[in-house]
Order: sequence, then C-alpha cells, then structure tokens
Amino acid sequence: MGLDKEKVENLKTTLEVVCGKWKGIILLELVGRTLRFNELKTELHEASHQTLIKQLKELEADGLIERKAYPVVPPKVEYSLTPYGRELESMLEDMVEWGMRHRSGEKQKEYS
Amino acid sequence: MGLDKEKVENLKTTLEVVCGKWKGIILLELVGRTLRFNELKTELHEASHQTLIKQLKELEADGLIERKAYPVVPPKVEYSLTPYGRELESMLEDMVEWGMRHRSGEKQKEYS
DNA sequence: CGGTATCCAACGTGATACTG
DNA sequence: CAGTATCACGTTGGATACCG
Repeated sequence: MGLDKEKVENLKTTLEVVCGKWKGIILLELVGRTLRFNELKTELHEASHQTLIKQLKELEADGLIERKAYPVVPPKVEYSLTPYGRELESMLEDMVEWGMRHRSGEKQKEYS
Repeated sequence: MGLDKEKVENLKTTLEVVCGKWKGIILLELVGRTLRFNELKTELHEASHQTLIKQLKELEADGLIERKAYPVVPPKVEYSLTPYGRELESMLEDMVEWGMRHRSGEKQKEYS
C-alpha cells in the first residue's frame, strides 16, 4: 500500500471545489472585501456573464461564498467569503507565490 | 480597479498546473518518494492507464516531476518530484487539511 | 513494463436571447 | 442589475488496440 487514502480523498475534495476555471480567481478577488456581481464581472472581464454566475452558484453551494441579495430595484447582490472560504486564504497565497516563481523561472535550468 | 493583475495571473498559472483530474494526487503520491509507473497506477487505480500517462507527461512538461527511464528490459521508469515540484508540498498539505475540514463539516451551521 | 495512436463520450465553458 | 434558458463548441478524460 502507499499513501493514506484519507489524504487523497481530502485533497480531491479541495481540488473539486477550487478547480473551476474561474473559481480560484473569484475567491482571490473576494479576499478581504465584498463585491457586487457587476464588480466581479468587471474584474474578470475574460469570463462570460453566464459562466461567472454558474461558478458563483457552485461556490455558494459549497459554502465558500455568501450571496446577499437586497430587495431593491434595480437589483443589488453582494458576494463575500464565508468564514469557511476565508480558511482558504493562506492556500491561495501559496498558489499565487508559487505561480510567480513558476512564471519568472519558466525554464529553470538554473537549479543545477 | 481592483486586485493586482499580477496576482491573478500567478494564481491562474498555478491552477492550470495543478488542476488536471489526477495531477494533484500524483504530486501528493510523490511527496518524499520515488515511484515506478506501475506503482502509481496501483495507487491511482481509478485512473485509466492512458489518462495517467497523459497527466504525467504534462506534469513533466511543466517541470514538476522528473521521469527517469532505465534502459533495461522489461522497461523500468521512475517518477519523482523535481526541486521545483517540491515547492508545492506545503500547498498540497494546506489542501489536504482544508479538504478534511470540509468533509467533516459538510453542513457547518456550526459556525454560528 | 511502459508508451503511443485513434477515436469517442462527457463535461465545462461560453454565445445569444429573454425575464423580473 | 442580476439571473435563467437553450444551444453550440472545444477540451478533457477514458476505452481500445497496437508498439518497443
């Protein structure tokens, strides 16, 4: 046998939650602040309206973000991290940092 | 404006590298040890032969793992983390830990 | 034993159009 | 402004069969 099966399952769980095309980025955008739908859409200008909504719904269903709709017209909806989603912050930081090294190093023959 | 564009790009880079269906798990399996192809295949018994090879190739192309082929018959190939891939270890640990909390907490109304 | 080559099904993303 | 519905498309994962 090899690795603890539990660890693998736990990792899978996290990967499933974070690995939507824009999910990680949405979470990063929401670190330390609350954004309206339109603000998110502006930040993620590359993601389509439709896709953005789907990913938000999934993140909400997974308990990572909170959706707060104000009963006004025109509609106003705010998204923020749940306490639960905030527990991902350090991981996101790690990812950003590693990505930075990866991009600057690209062909890191420099390890020799 | 909002978040630093660089941070977003860095995060994207990391997500692309880690978000293959089995990539994260492969990396986790290789933490602290070297495995032959068949051993990996046994560990990841749910992944198909073909898929496993594809993911390994991509991880290799991204510089995360090293492939060492011995010119013997029958063939013997060993996979291990590069120094570069090892820099992901702490992130993987974070993911495992968060996944554990997520699975045990599922409906964490308990935050109140 | 480890890898390649096709081919295909499933899913996720995104475009468009319409609603409250 | 925010969301739903429908459909089209590309990418990915996987099945199968065959090489070194």
